Amino acid sequence: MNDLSPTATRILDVAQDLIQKSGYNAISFNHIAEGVGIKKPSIVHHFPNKAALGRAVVVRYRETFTVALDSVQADPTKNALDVLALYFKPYTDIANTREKICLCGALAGEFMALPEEMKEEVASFFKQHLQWLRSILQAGKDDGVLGFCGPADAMAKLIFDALQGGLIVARATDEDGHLNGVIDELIKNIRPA
Amino acid sequence: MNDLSPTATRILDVAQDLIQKSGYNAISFNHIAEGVGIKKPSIVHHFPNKAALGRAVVVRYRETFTVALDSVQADPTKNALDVLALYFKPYTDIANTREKICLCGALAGEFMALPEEMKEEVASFFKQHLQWLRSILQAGKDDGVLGFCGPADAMAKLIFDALQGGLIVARATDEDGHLNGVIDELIKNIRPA
DNA sequence: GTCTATACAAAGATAGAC
DNA sequence: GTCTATCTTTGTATAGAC
Repeated sequence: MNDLSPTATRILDVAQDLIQKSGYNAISFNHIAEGVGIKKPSIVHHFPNKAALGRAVVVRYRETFTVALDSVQADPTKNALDVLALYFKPYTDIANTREKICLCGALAGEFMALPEEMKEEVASFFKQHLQWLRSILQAGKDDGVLGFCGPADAMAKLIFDALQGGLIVARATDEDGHLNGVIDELIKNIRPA
Repeated sequence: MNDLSPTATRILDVAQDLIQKSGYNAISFNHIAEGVGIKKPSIVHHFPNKAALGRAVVVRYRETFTVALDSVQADPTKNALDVLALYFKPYTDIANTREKICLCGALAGEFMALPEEMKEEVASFFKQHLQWLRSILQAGKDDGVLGFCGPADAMAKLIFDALQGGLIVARATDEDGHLNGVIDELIKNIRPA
């Protein structure tokens, strides 16, 4: 899945950066080309149209997380709280940029104006993360490391939605430490009583 | 603040509906004009440009909530849990449309691509709701109706971000009852132990 | 207050030279 | 693989008639 030319990779890099900042509909081939340092038609040589490029960005983003989630989950030396701390890290990294949010959070904000092939990828990203969180939470509850109330599924939704919403609200309000406050509060609510 | 002509009001109605579905950058005067049943240049007669129209939509949205929040908070017959239940109602209503999210949630997703005057209004909306929630939560904790852990400010952020994120994730995944599950989980975590 | 007509820029996309 | 040139559509905005 990594059979991408160096230029194609840089196009995806720039496109992802711009989408995380401004969304999909606000950006154009020209903006991306300028960031890469090439001209508009050169992009079409690597990706046939804007929707295909947009989809490729999400596919790569999703795969990066898939690998990371799997490897973290498979580590037997880490308990559920350790695993969750690792999961939160990319979110705080994004929040620290002050200009970006989650790629899929940005796209989901303009969901009804996305090409069909992008909608599917964004939805898959969300479902994948929700399922992964549910699995981690359930395991943590089973062995007593976690002690939240209610089913793991509901807490997974609360955590994931709070992270996505947290990034969006934090960027707009530009309040220092907003997301960290949310994460701390989440951790307080999943610890055993 | 309600000195708007009937046509101007309908323009705001249609524009708000479209933004909640598709965002600000995905829509145009043509889309709005079509929804209202007038021609493109007629919109400019009511709002000088797109940014002014966008700002007017957010200002009106914000004012509607301001009135509602104040009246709910001022009702002495309702305790903090009742007040929060009323606060959640508009969110579940939006989720039930299956196509919309919070107006300001949609705009915040493309925040860096918004005109400056819209950024300010969106930020104010978020800060206003966060402050209101903090106030309600603190009052509920003080008189024992609520029993969450940590400061009211952190729980206010968690609740608000989860609602905003919940709308976004619910629409993209199209899962029935997603937001209700999040709200139930929130309520479980703010009740006294 | 709404319209037709138009100006002007930017968008996505294609053709073909190098 | 990248470019210039071009096509077509759509976007915001303006001018001026009704």
